[in-house]
Amino acid sequence: MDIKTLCLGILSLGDATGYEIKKMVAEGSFSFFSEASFGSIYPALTKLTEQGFISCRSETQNNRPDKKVYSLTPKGIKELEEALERSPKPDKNRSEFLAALLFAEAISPARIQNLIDERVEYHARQIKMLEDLLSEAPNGASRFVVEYGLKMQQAAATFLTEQSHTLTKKNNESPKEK
Amino acid sequence: MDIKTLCLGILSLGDATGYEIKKMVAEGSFSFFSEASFGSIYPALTKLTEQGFISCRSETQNNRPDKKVYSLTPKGIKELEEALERSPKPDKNRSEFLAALLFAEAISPARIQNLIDERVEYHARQIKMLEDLLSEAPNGASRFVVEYGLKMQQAAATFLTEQSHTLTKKNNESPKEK
DNA sequence: AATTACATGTAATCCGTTACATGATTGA
DNA sequence: TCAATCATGTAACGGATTACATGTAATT
Repeated sequence: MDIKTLCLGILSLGDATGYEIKKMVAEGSFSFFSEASFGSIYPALTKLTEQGFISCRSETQNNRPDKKVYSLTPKGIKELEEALERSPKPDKNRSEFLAALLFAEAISPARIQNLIDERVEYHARQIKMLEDLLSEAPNGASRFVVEYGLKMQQAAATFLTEQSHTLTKKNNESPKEK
Repeated sequence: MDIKTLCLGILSLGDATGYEIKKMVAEGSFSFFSEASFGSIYPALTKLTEQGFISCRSETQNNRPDKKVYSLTPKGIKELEEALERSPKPDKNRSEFLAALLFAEAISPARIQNLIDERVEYHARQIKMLEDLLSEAPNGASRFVVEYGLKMQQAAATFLTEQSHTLTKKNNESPKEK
């Protein structure tokens, strides 16, 4: 899914400005599986407007740039529906943390434990954020997705907490060199 | 973690060619949290060689391009250790599937169920692949990472199987318009 | 007969981030 | 007073993919 479809989808949840879209992607229910910067969102909105998929109304503000509120057009709704008919591409999960663990033999056990502890805390923060989102957005789809995210974060935290010892204990019990 | 560090890490697990590194990243224990193409791997190996972090010996083959086997140098080992001291950047998880679910109101219930069914099958394939990896690579770090991946895939599949009905049932029980 | 696996490498291209440009308001 | 929030937009830059280029051998 390219950034344009993402914008269409977000606008299907309600009218929004570029700034608000950025916020949703950076902090909201989207934050754990997508990302986008102003440098990609604003041009995308411009192009979508040119293509007639969204419309734009300006709201004048005192001492601020005009707020540009975008809405899906019927053409845009159709475009979104067509995009959602196509099979989603497989996930892209990039994790420096997991990569680092794989190279554990090049790291001291203390550093490994440190890495895992930081990671467990990171999951705790994510869980807190998702729980907050859950209480705010209690309707169907977003609730489902947030609960999905919660399960994932909890599963990761549980695994790391329960299994970290298998990595930090000296794994010299496999005398396999030749 | 940039691609160069990834190569250093992979070479810390044993000597390899560019072709083999690509295979590990595309099919092996790395496949569910990293990705890289020939177009990025080969230039990275060239640069790492120039920088003295890895060395290269050519193995002549009959009717094939010379196989270039790379090995970490002491300097490269140090470089890798330093890189692993730095905190890993937060994960990047991109999921078109989850994005599509969030826009569920623009999709028919049948299509949603179809999407979820395909996804559950996808997880089943991933689980099978990881289980195969588990039996092949029974040593410390990679075992840990593969088991981590298994837990994640299983948690996702379980959630989707158990909870899909909350998405596909008509969610008209929230009469919230205005 | 055709596709996949083996094996390396470069160039064009895409996509997106980061940094820049501008500037008021609010909270710490 | 300094940072963060609100608000939009462009240009430079970076990183990686895709396609191209080449060719054999094994498998289906």
